[in-house]
Amino acid sequence: MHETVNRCEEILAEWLRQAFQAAFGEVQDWSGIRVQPATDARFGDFQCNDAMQAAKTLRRPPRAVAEAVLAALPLPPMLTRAEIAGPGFINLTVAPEWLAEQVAVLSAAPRFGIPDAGQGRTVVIDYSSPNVAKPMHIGHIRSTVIGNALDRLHRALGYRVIADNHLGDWGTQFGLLIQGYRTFLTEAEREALTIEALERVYVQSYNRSKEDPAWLESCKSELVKLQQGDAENRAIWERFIAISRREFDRVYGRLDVAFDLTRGESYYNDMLPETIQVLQDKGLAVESEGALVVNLEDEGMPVCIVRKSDGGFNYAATDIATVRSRVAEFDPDRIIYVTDERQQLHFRQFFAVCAKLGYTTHLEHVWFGLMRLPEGTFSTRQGNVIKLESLLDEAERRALEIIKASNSEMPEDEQRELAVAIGIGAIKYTDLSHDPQTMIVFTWEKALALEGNSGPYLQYAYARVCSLLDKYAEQVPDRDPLTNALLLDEPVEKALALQLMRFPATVLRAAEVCKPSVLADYLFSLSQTYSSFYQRSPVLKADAAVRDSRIRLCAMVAQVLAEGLGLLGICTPRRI
RNA sequence: GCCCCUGUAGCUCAGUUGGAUAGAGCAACGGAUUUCUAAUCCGUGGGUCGCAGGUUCGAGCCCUGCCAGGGGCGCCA
Repeated sequence: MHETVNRCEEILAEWLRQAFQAAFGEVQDWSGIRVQPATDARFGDFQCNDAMQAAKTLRRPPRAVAEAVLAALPLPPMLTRAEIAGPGFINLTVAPEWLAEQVAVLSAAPRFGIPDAGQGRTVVIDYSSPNVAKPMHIGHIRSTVIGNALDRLHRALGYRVIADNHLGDWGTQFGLLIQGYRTFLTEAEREALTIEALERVYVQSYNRSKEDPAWLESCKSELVKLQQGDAENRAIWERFIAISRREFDRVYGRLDVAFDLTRGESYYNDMLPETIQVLQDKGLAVESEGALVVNLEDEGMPVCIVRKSDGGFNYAATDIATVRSRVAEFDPDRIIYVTDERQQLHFRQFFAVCAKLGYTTHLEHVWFGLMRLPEGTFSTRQGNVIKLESLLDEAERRALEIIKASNSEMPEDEQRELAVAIGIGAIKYTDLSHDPQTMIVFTWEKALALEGNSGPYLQYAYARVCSLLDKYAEQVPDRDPLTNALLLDEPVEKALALQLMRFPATVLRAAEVCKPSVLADYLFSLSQTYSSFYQRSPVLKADAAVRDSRIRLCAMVAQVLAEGLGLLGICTPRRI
């Protein structure tokens, strides 16, 4: 166990294990005894529920077990109280001085005690993955923002992360696009090619293909030419990709998202025949209705088609080839895919195929609920898609409006910079604060919330801490608040310290379960406690000893908020 | 028909893997500003945790059945 994770709980549990041992040592070993934060501050700071569990095997009343345990050893100095409540809860109240020591350990540790859980092991995170020749819309925000947070979380935990943007740059749509590009665009439009033009071309070409079989045939033949390496089609295709990537990069820049690799599906194209060959050699892939399939009856799933009856490869083939390639090149411990919920079956199927191939890499599909509009799903045809960039624009615009109103003396360029930090932060936070697996109904109002449980609430809390720290630095120059003595006399102060203690375990858990929302919830709760503390406990106006102690607490809150929001990819301006 | 997910306050959601009187935000109402940033804080009202059984000291959480919504189910990704 890392010494910074659940530090208090571990120390207290160790003491309780000894107490159980002293009371009932002969019966069984007590290494499973656990301590957790109290569910309610009225009960104390920590609690242990295991006496009730033990009562079963000991065949004694739960309260009697708890009493015997507490009677077995004297109360250690770290505790001010240990008492039994209800059916047999053991409630523990810790000494403020002891708690202060413990939180000081985290504060002094790098990144406030985030453990080195990865120890250099590799994890590939496959996220965002937009399709070439289509603008990114609000449906892409979840994969991008959630994936990026998982990226940052794993890096902080000591993993070697390879963030890979698996672009949709290969597939049947390119026949439609190439033929449409030649037919529906003027020369001028082809010169100054935009992604909007490409999207229009695609819709036009797609619609025509449904009514005009000859058109469909010509598109198919362009696709075949592309796949056979025809120079002209290849050049057009590369142009589509270049234009799309320029577009994507602009969005990623605004979102502060960076990838280690951007390998489209096409990257794996040459590996497909060999991949299929391996499946056949191992006797996993068999002919069925002209296609090549892997039977997954034992796994309770329908067959996985790896080669179409026309001889072409599909996405399952690409995905399997991608795993082979990644395993060979990076030897990852874990590969995480972040996509929407509709692909669950596909991932379960191809994970099963990988297992049959003998891959031990832990494959994980992090799926998220589809984003939809209150009036229903959005679609290109209905023309109700919201472009990702318009969402970002609107977020920044609304943030700027509020800044201008409440912070009119701030220089214009600083206002704009702040509007970006707050606007983008608000969008990221609304997404990250929800469990990925919930369906989100998109409304401007919710996505851009600026009060309550929102990104700006956290940023505001941080800015207020910073303001205090700056003023303290003027009052007491040349003193690092983190070296001050920590008192924790007030209940709020103790609550704040207890909450700070939970940061490392929260980060670890958020990464383990691939839910950034775990961290977001924690940070909101911490900010709430801090805001409450801020309101009722004057810092700079207090007596010197109290002032110094409180500012140290503030400094630690600042450490955690900056660190935690950073892990979510949310900016922390020092001034708002 | 089969598989996966969801169902908690008027709305949007948490609920630390089975613990104590189920919590936040928004909305509503009532307060706090000679104040370290009011994008804040304090308080009030608001609940048959979809329904019915079961498991046990104890269930929002686990098991079974049903109801409702979403998604998926052989050559799209």
